[in-house]
Amino acid sequence: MIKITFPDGAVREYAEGVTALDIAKSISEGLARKILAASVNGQVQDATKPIYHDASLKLLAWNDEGGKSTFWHSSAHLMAEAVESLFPGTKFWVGPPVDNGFYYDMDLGGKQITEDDLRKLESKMAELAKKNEVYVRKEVPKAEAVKYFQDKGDEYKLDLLQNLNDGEITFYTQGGFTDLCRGPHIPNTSFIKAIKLTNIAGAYWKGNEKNKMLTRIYGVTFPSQKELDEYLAMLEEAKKRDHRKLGKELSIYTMNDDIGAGLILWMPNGTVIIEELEKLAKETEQAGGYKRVVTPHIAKENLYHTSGHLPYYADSMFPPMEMDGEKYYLKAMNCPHHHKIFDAEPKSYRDMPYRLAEYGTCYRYEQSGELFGLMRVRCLHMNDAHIYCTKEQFAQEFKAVNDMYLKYFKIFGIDKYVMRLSLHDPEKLGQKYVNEPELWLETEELVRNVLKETGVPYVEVKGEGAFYGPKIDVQIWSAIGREFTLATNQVDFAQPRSFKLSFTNKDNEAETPLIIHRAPLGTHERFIGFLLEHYAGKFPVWLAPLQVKVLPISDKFMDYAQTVLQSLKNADIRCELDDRNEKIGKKIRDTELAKVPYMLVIGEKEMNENRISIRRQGKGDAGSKSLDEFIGEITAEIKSRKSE
RNA sequence: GCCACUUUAGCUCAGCUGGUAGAGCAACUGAUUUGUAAUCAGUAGGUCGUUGGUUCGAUUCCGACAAGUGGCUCCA
Repeated sequence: MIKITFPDGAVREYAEGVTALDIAKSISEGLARKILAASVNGQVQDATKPIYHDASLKLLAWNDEGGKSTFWHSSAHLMAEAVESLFPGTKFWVGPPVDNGFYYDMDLGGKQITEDDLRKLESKMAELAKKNEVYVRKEVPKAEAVKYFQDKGDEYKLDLLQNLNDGEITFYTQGGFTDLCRGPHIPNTSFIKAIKLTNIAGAYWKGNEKNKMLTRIYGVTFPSQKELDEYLAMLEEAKKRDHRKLGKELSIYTMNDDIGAGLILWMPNGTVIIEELEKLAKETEQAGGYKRVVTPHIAKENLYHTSGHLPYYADSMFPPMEMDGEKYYLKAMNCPHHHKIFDAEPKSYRDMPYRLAEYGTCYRYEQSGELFGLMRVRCLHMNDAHIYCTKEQFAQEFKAVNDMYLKYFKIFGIDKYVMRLSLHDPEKLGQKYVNEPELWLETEELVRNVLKETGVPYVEVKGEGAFYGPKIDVQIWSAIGREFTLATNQVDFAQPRSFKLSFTNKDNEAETPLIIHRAPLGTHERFIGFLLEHYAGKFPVWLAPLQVKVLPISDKFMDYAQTVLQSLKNADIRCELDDRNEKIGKKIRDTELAKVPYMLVIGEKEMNENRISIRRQGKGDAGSKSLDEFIGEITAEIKSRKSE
């Protein structure tokens, strides 16, 4: 007999070789029907795998960590089985579970797969799932495994086998499909009740763009149709929030073939938001001791050799323009320009920290396939600043920048983000990262300490640093789930040297400063894209392109409406009058859809009593007030930059 | 950049297997003068992304290019 310890601390005895599924059955049949996998001594494994020694056990169902991923992993195998039956001869690479489902990469031997094929595959999967096929695990010696895939002519699985040794190799078979797989898997296919294959995509073999492109099919499955329906409804909701859809509906921005891909045309509504954001940034930076500067959009080639950008990032800069035998580049970053301002006059320790800020326009030649609405563009306006400081000042300055982020995030009510400490990858020193191993470690530790002091949770990721130093990135997710860096706070120990920047210290010696690059509000493009989705288009009053719409009941009250409008204008409120010959219901509907925060309804009653009736977007009738009272309140709301 | 798909009126979308296009909303005009999410009627609006080819004939079939979309790669 062996002792099994349950999560609640209870210990029960079972015969050797008992499976998690047996144990579940011994508790109740109903429980057994929900068990997808088991966590044995913290290791996720098949619920059907025998247990021979005392162990702690957690039975994993759909909502447990490890349950869902096992379910989706098994679903990937089920999909592969369906693909093999409909497209014989397909060779499979890997098919892991992901955040929202699973995929499988495959080589279809030149055949193409269409949307229609996905529907056929779904049917086939459903058919196979109903057969109640059991996932059978088998340990296989390496020689046998190699022979199996050699006979099949499957170079992909043979490649996987290269890195595996005897004792590590297992095959899983369900129905007629056998795959090299570490597992674990769900007990059988009947758990999979609802199937949706979502899209077909290309994916480079092993993620290397020099390799062959495989076909990747993404899918998602659920233990019931209801859950699939809910998931699809959620996707529909997310689409409504998509900044590309809202950006068009609310006339925020547009793009045009004659202008170029990734080049945003900000319409009047979008420009209002830009100007409000800049106002906020300027106030905040003024208070933070920054000085503002303005620099040109282009610079000569040599500047970017000095900065070190050209050898590293030439590919992502627009090609140079030649003039009088000199090459000019559109700037992809503002820092070199700022360094030249720092360097224009001698600096002493008394000038430090020296903080330069600019909403700088940058141009980056992003790959065509990378462009994405406002989130990934080729012309961007960065909330940029560079802080030149001494080593002693660094921690305090870096922390002040972090505090500035948090202050901004509070204003916008941003809470769904991840702070990422982005470090270098020692293997890529000299290629992707300046070759200063000790400086990297030293500054990474400085940044880590700042983060710890701030007490903000963060994750560390190797290989995400800038080429000139480590950084803190604020990661956010777009409505459709794509991850982006919203804001960034970076250390630079490379450029101060390459630009030979220095200040005179107390001992009258030349000393090299450290630089902090920071962009708490990221770029206008990405930030407004994010805000559109964050607010679902319903901007707080201070950001709303149109703050108040005046809605007269009929033409009879147009004169009074005009005086109301004029008073609002005099109070610097962004307002318009709906003077169309429409019924009030129609005017309200259109204004609601345009997501204007306040509507002032004006009719006979209001005119006679010299008042206005207020309707708040999304909330309906909000009673009546005197106009002065309303103006006082909305002005305070705007000034407070309240994010409701 | 790579794989795949898409591109029809200002917007959202119809248009089967080739015979030069249609709806709703928006716009404009008229009637209506209206009380908290769509008043009615009429009018106008499209070289069917661009460009080659096949064909008697191309929005429709094929190619190239551009832009967009889903991924991959990339992302200072």
